[in-house]
Amino acid sequence: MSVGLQRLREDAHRVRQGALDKGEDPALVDEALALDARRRQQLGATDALRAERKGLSERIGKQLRKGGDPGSSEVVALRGRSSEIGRRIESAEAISADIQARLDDLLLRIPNPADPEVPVGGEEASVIVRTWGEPAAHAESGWTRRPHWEVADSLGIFDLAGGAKVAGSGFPVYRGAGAALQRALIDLFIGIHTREHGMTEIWPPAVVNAESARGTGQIPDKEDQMYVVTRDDLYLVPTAEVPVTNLHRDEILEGSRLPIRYVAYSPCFRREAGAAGSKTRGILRVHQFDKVEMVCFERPAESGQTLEWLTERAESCLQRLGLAYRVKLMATRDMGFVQAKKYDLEAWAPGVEDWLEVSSVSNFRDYQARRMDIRWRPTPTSKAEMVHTLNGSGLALARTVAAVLEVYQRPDGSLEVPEVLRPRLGDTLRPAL
RNA sequence: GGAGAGGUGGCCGAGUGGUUGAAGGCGACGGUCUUGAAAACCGUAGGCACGCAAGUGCUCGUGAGUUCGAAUCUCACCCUCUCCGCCA
Repeated sequence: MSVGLQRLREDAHRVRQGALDKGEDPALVDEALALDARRRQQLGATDALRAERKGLSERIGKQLRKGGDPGSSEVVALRGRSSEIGRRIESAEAISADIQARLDDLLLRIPNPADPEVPVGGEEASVIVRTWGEPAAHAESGWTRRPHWEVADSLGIFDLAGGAKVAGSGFPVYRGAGAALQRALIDLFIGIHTREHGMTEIWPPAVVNAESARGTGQIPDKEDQMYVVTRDDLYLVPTAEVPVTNLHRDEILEGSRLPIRYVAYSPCFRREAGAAGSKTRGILRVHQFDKVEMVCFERPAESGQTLEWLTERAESCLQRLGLAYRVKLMATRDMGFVQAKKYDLEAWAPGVEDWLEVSSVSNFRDYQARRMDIRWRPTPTSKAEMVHTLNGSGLALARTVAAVLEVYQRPDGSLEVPEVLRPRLGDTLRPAL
């Protein structure tokens, strides 16, 4: 991703402040500006040389077409001068390429400035903007809610040991009603988004090539978080965002096509290198999980309100399941390098007594689009400009399942199936014998 | 995986070394005509970079190379199509 050179020139102050707010180095902005000035100067010099050579070549062409002798002293002289300029062009180009490479590298290290209404600060500065539903109590009269892995155990719907055997730790296996629950949730969410929210369903590949991984910024920023198929130079997708957003890479979209709103299911693969810790129990942090992702391409003027809309679409999934949740507006240092504004949705899990992040909804403004060169044309004759991209989970399954199990468990070890899922799963899941 | 064909502007499609950034058609946009629309006719028009501008450069799948000069020649890679093999 990168902030645009144009914005850098016109609004350097805010980009600098944006870097500062995100805890990044604001000096990079000035370095980039200086390098950009050199680049432009160098470009002018190179272009002049090329123009000169072009003129000479044209003169040679004219001579020869007139029937001139290729060996005549005039032609030979012209050739000599042209060759000489050619050598100067080569060295000028080498300098340009070097400057360009350094500038590109710098640009990648300047973060997307946060929107003005985003609180400045770290985790402590993030604010809960609303909560929905009543967080279920851990202990009620006569019984205490168990963590989801224990609920799953008594229901016989996870086979974590089986997953560890066939793939490795962190690759869960769902069996019986557990498998059916996965399938039901995926279908429920996609149905909500397509039928009620008018999104177009995409069923993407589970691997992407290096260009796509670069497009959404997995390379080079998060390369060690991805599983790589080195033999074929492919990457297992960490989220459907990667293949779906890249669908329009290097395209100019007609204004009449916007907004484009996709919903896509995909398995998600993450190495989670170095993430072992307290919140990794059960299926809270795994190497493979399932997620329904929403991806939008918007007119810049509308992306602000689309972020709110997308967040509400994700919320509707939680509401449908009857899960209590809260919406957190992430502060500048809590939201990441590339987002302009981001909400996290956290569902209450009474067994582990914690809020679980089940969705993350972000507005990238034009930051991602610039990297992928996705533009739009407001009218058929106007100049193309960058689109705004947004995405949000709606929802990530593993943690949603954990919340469902902990909220809907009964003292007798059975599970009350949430009402929306009853047509697919029946009323109750009973403990395995 | 093997053999063959091919990748040119929004689309189709000419173009095999020298004003070709690229004929022609369709589509698009502006206009004439019309009550309105269609048709017809006239006109405009790719993208990117640098520049106040005039303009200059780059761009014919991608990257290297040959040449004074490459859409046109050479090499590698990618993709598409057809046939064969294999296969859920």
